[in-house]
Amino acid sequence: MKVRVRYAPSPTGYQHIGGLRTALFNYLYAKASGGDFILRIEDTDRSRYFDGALQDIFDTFNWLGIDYDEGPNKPGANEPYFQSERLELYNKYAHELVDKGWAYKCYCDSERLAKLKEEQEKNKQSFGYDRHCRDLSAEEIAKLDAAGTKYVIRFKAPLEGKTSFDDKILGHIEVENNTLQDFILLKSDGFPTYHLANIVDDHLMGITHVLRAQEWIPSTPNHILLYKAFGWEHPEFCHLPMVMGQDGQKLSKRHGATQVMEFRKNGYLPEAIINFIALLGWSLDDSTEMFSLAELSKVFDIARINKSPAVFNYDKLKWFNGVYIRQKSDEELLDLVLPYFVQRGLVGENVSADERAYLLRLIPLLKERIELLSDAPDIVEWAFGELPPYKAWEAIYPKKVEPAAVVRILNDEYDILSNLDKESDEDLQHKIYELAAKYEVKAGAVFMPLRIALTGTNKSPELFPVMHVLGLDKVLARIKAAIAKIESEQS
RNA sequence: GUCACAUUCGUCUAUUGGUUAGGACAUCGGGUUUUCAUCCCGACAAGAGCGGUUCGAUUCCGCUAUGUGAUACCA
Repeated sequence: MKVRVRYAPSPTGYQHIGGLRTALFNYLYAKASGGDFILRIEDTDRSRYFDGALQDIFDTFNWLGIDYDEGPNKPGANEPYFQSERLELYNKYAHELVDKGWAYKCYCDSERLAKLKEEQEKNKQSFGYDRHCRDLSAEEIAKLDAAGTKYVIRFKAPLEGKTSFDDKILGHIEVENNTLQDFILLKSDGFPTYHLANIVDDHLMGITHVLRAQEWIPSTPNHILLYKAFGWEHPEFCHLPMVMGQDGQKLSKRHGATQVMEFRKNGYLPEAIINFIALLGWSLDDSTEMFSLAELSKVFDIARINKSPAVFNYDKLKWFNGVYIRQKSDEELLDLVLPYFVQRGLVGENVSADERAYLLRLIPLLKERIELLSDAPDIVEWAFGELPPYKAWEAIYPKKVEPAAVVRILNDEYDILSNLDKESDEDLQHKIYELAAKYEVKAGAVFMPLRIALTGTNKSPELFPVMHVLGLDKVLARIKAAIAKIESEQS
């Protein structure tokens, strides 16, 4: 049978890491098994819905390159893919269950329910609906309906026996039916709850495997019972391990960025996110760890998903990001990094051909030095405009060398550079090395002052490429400025 | 409280009865005769505890502990 899986987000918030992991695993399983991946929007909670959330789902998928076979904006046999457009369906099925005796109308209002819960808490009883309306007589029901009393439809959970299922990841899971609730299927506003809508749609859409987070385990017996009540076969269940923060708590905002598009803004590459998330609870073997989405789509296997929760480790994500950045061509990386230069005000919105060519020359200098795309401007800030204020002498290394000697060295370097005659970088480098011998200092003592003069910092890309980018005029001017600076700092 | 699930280096994981328990990130040290970074090499570091089963348990079973999740007219 052809595999059919789905990701069914509810547009009540921005896509976060946990949701993405679920989406990814579903997508990968579909692709690896030659099946279909369906996107279904579970917008049954009207109070929490907002438009931005829906757009964010699409943006997230687009950015990461996750595509669906059926879903919004993609005509398919199972339209529509918004649950808010399938309301009559759920209504019909809910009442069908009432007629068959698997469910009942409950007329309890929220006031009574609140009071009930309060009492249960006070008496340290286990919580839950007390099944007040479960055995109402036909007359009572007729009376309440005639009065137009609002009601919800609740499932009639069996009072005894056990319900079990075999999870593809966790194995056999079993619960006593007397621990189950008479959960709500249809809310008083006519909208279905997750439990009803999810089961109806999964069945109607021919879903064969449900991959979802482990937080759903407790409601799975309810779902099994629902399938039974409808006389439908239930899909396979695969409960994915949870994603936690560094402290072992469920990943949330206080752990840092958790919204997917936030990662994009912060300079992460989709390749890194995909690769990292794929390895949260899944592995191919004991050594392979670099995977593209396409590769994952071939080798992904449910059997290799593990059971225990995984901590989201920003350090490793960053490492992946750096690796993928270094795999980019200069042109590609320039396009990726450009927005951050614009944001910093280093270039304008409309980049001229000359500006672009200039930026392109900077890429090799920063490529090996950045972990996040957003780090780029910091590395090559010296290449734009005037140098920011810096303390020349304090930054000079090694400190043992006298200021007067540093000035002499810089003057010599100025002379060497102003008398250039088509020397190669190697020749030039050799000449500067000779200064170290001349003044009996270490190589660092001749290179570091130059580095600071040109970039204003003691941590910079390689010196010679920096000089090429800057051009001779600027190089000479900056050396002169540094000499003046040291002299004034010393006096 | 009740119910469920989980438990290998700090973190992600491999090992599905017999291994010096392997790899990666992070950390630390070294190298690449100028910084930072890249790259390379090396070091550190793990089977929650207690009982079984077995010739032999990280691996199977039980208990305990700890952690997490669920317990909504949210998903």
